[in-house]
Amino acid sequence: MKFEIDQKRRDVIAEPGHVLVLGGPGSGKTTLAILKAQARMAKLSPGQNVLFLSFSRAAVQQILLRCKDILSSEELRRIEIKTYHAFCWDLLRAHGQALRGFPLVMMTPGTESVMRTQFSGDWRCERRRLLDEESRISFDAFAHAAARLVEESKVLRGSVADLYPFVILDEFQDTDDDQWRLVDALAAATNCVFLADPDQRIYTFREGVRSERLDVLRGKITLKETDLQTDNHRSKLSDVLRYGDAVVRATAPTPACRDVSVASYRPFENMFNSSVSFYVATLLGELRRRGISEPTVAVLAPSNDLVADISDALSAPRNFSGKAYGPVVHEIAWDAELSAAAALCVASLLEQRSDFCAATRKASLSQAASYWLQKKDWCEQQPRDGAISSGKRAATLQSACVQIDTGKAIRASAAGLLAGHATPLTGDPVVDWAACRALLASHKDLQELASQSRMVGVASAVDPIALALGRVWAASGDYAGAVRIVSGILDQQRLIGADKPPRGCVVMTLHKSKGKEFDGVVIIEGFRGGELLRPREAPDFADSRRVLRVGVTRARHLVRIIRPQGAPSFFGP
DNA sequence: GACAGTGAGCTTTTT
DNA sequence: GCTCACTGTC
Repeated sequence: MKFEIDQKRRDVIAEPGHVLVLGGPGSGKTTLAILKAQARMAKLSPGQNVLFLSFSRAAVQQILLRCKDILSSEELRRIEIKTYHAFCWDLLRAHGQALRGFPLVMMTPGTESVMRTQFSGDWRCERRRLLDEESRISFDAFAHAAARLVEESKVLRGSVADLYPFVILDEFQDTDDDQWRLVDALAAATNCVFLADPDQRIYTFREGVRSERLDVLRGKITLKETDLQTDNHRSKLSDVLRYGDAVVRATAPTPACRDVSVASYRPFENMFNSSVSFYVATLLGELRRRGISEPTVAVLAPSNDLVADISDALSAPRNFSGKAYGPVVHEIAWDAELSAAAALCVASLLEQRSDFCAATRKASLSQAASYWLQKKDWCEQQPRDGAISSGKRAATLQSACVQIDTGKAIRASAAGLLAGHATPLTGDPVVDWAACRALLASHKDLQELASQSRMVGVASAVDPIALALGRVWAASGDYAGAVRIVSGILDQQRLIGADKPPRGCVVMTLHKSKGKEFDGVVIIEGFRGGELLRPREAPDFADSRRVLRVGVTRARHLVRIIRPQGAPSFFGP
């Protein structure tokens, strides 16, 4: 594919030193970085590759698609697109062992959560001890440990630079302190392209992410800076991008945009459900009318609670001014950690059948307990309500384990169901998985496990988990080892698994939509806690506008914003 | 452990 | 308006 590029962009490609490219969505900074990489490839020696680092697997997927548009298959082999975590883990696995004599073992966030809730004392100290004495490293420490390796070893720095003389850093405004240290050390020996959009800084609440990151970069590293977001470019922006820009500027007048529309609903009389269904269904129809046969649509909301409500709204047929709409088939982007924990509980139920002994019954109880412990930790980290009741549920299940040991009857009804219910198994993993989930759904204290595990795909026989379980059944006639198998597959997917490219309708939080792209976007505002913008006088008012802009600019074509009646305008003084 | 009644407070979190 | 924490009762 051939690209029309102006002088400014040609200068970026020709620049021999480090470059910082600023620009919003649609400004073409990713494309420019890939073109620069392409030009640079000619000068690479055999064995040397371009490294492209980003934050999420979804972003990696998006960048890969873009590369496939631009690069030949020969060139595609010379560019490695990875998440920071995957890159750091590669370094740690390859060199951590050489330096400390032991291979490092990764501690998944779920494992760390359970350990943290059961450890009294300073967890930071304990984490350091686990790394130093047991070589166990948590996800959160990957960048820190990798940075230390690279900072301390000149040889390693040299060898990484030799492997990747040219590095592209995506979303640089969101790098945290540890990632910055790693990049800072590498930049001394490599040639870097930093891509950033200060208006997409929406993760400022995360530890180590700083609003002054770009200034730190400018102060430490000599680079040539280019802003693609000039006025010249702005006039060519699409309706959607123009609206997004206006949203960020608090006092902008309401822009006239054909492709962005705002509708309101009455937040009572069940109008929420029918409005959601109506606007999502009609947006899908509108996109098809524009000639997109299989449109992708994101339904975005400011909070996870609203996401759940929206999914419910879409799941049943609804009436809107006398006409029927829905149900709308959709997926939900949900918390991977808790889903994984819930899935392990389902797997333990499969396994329980293979051997009706105390050990497997207790395994089911402790898998469920470990779900609640993880949730407790998650709530405490937020901080959020729910930690106390999660902890109580975990304790109830744990005491049921003791009751099994001591031969006493299990008191709690949920625990009794988990530890001793014969679900008939057929040998078809898809059917059996569903049956075990149905068991969980039948008790109100276990329902959450059933709905969380919905997010782990065992919907068809070709899913990796279903395949692996099917093989076990074929070999032994039961699901022995199911927990270990499912857990192994989930760990793998979390680190290197490709995020599925979006298909159809996906419901998620505005934050999660970052780096993704859809034909149409429906943004839904709730009431009582689900507001899109923080109060005007709140310190994070500007942050909430950036979040809204991220959501709006995910759309290639159309945006609908659905707000409760009486919500304050996005625009004006 | 289960249930009922009361009062507070309502974001986001890439791996 | 709904869920969670807390309290008291059986």
